[in-house]
Amino acid sequence: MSDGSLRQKRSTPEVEGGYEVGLEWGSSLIGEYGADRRWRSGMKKLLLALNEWLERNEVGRDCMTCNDLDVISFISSQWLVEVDGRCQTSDAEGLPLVSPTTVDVVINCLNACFRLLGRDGDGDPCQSSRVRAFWKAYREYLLQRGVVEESARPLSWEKLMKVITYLRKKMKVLKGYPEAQAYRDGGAFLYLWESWQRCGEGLRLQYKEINFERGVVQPGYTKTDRQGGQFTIRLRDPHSDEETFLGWLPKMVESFGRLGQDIRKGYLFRPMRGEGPMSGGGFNKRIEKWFEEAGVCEGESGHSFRIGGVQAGIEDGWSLGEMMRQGTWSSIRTFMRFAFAMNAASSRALGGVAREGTQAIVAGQSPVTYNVAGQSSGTVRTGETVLQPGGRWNSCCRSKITDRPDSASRAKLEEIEEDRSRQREVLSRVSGPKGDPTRRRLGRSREREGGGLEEALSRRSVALVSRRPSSRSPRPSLSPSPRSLRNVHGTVVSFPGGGGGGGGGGGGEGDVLSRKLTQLELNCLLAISTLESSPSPPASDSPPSSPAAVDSPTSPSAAVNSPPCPPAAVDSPACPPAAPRNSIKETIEAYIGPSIFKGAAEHSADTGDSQINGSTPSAQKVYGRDGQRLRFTTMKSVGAQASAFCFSRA
DNA sequence: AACTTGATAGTTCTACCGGG
DNA sequence: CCCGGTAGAACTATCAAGTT
Repeated sequence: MSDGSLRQKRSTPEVEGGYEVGLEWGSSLIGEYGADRRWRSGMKKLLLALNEWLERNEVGRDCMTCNDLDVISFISSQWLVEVDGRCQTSDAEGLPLVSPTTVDVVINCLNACFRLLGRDGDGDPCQSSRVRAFWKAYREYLLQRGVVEESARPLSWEKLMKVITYLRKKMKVLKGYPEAQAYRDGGAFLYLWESWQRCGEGLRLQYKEINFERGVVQPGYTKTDRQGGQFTIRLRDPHSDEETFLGWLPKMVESFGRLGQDIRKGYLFRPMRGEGPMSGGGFNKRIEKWFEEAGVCEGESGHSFRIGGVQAGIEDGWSLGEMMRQGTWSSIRTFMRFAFAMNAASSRALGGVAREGTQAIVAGQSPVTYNVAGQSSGTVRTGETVLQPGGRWNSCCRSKITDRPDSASRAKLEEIEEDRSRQREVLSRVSGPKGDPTRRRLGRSREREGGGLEEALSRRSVALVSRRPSSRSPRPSLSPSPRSLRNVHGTVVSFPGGGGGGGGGGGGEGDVLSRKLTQLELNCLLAISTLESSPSPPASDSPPSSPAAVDSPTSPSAAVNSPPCPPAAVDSPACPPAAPRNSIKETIEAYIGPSIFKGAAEHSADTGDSQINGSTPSAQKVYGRDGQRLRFTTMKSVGAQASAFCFSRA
């Protein structure tokens, strides 16, 4: 805090010099910190690929003059084909497809390229409604081909207890590092289950963040609270008869202490080598190891704990505010989407039925409109939960591309899968899970995905019904189930039914958020009570799909049979006048320098790598706020030069 | 005001690789 | 062979702007 009387001149002025210096510094700043810092090798390669494609097809335009139809044609006939072999998504027949998200990313990437080239606003072909329409059409096209969104597999308390019991048994014979690892893994399992934290955030837990007296954790950083301190995560009472994280922790500290490591300093869940927190990838492997050894592995991942925890919370009648606080959600909309399947894609997959109506049909209940604290309103089913925490776009029978049979029919595939599934089941029962982890993983994904769209939809609804019968109303948070004792940590936050005001949360939480959440709870309860008083629709046991959706994966619709590429694109009359070929490359080279293009072309040819956002060999390693290593793909010089180019053009 | 769409920073998951 | 790190692909969450 300065007293203001002695304002010294700073020793490091940002800019000192003439116009050129100012321009250079400004452009380098944009290159490094600006929104366009994504100008990286991927973008560069994409732009070059577009330019090269335009040239090869003798379109008569380049990336400075091309139009939206050129872009659509390029994506359809060049880019989609090129990335096809690497994509992880496949359709109902097992054929590889590029996910809608990836197409979205490439359009946005081209968009950024055009901006950097000075083609802002109307001059940017990617801003065209035709390009946006193309993306939407592509998404629909994939849905028609049986590509649906895949969610992470939710974990159940029972399964977690099987693993923890197994770990307890195992630790009696383990010594040294393996013992500490087992304690660490079990501790992480219990913590993630109780805290509902995102995997990456939960694994960064530090001992000092735990308030043992109050039985809470105050994370210093979450995705939705970058400053920290806004959320208070409750942990279960260690005096409970059941396994709890706080009950587990002392032994975990002891086991690391025997190895000479004090985990009360730094990260609790740390790899055996290195100082940082355990990585998500590493943790997933630990999950696979222990869950398989315990004989309960069904493809769980780090995200499964969060989903399973929330599911249990919903079942146990947690209030909306409690759940949002615990899961560190700051947006009601996002939480609703997560917890109540407010997912546009899933409703579209049902075949054009209006979203709200569709969701109601799936749940077998009438839709209810919620209105929360002045925020956007939406339509949600209550009394039923379908967890849909986003997920990957995938077919119902995704498989490794190299393993895909070329002409096997869908029925045959399903038959084979069924056999394999049976074999796996028998094998894991008799001899325990052995064999190649990749194959096992593949097997699990196949098990997960099963048949077609219809099956996926029915699976979703079956799972939902099995968790909570549609007739069952949500448990009021004032009367938690006995089971809730292991999920609701400490006191259930109750709030006065009609009294408004007060209620809620810990005193340490932000006032604004607290008020917001209390208001949310009130409004949500109101909505729920409205639903409970309204009669259930007769369609409660109707199948969760429309005829269109059932037939879509194999139906010979136009979308399925015709590639999403407008053949007339290249010669469209809407095209602007042709520019002299190669001029753009020369122009760019004049500003940015030929070396960039040279490098990009070589790299592209060598590796065939076309990633847009990924890091490059030039990626720099820097350390983030809590010492964790972040990956910054700055491409500093390129960004600066590109910006300089834009500035120069202006 | 309610709702939709676009942009983008950040996260998760998987394949692959190298060290012990 | 196990463990953990890295890179890349895909996905999530959020905000702001635009549309109804």
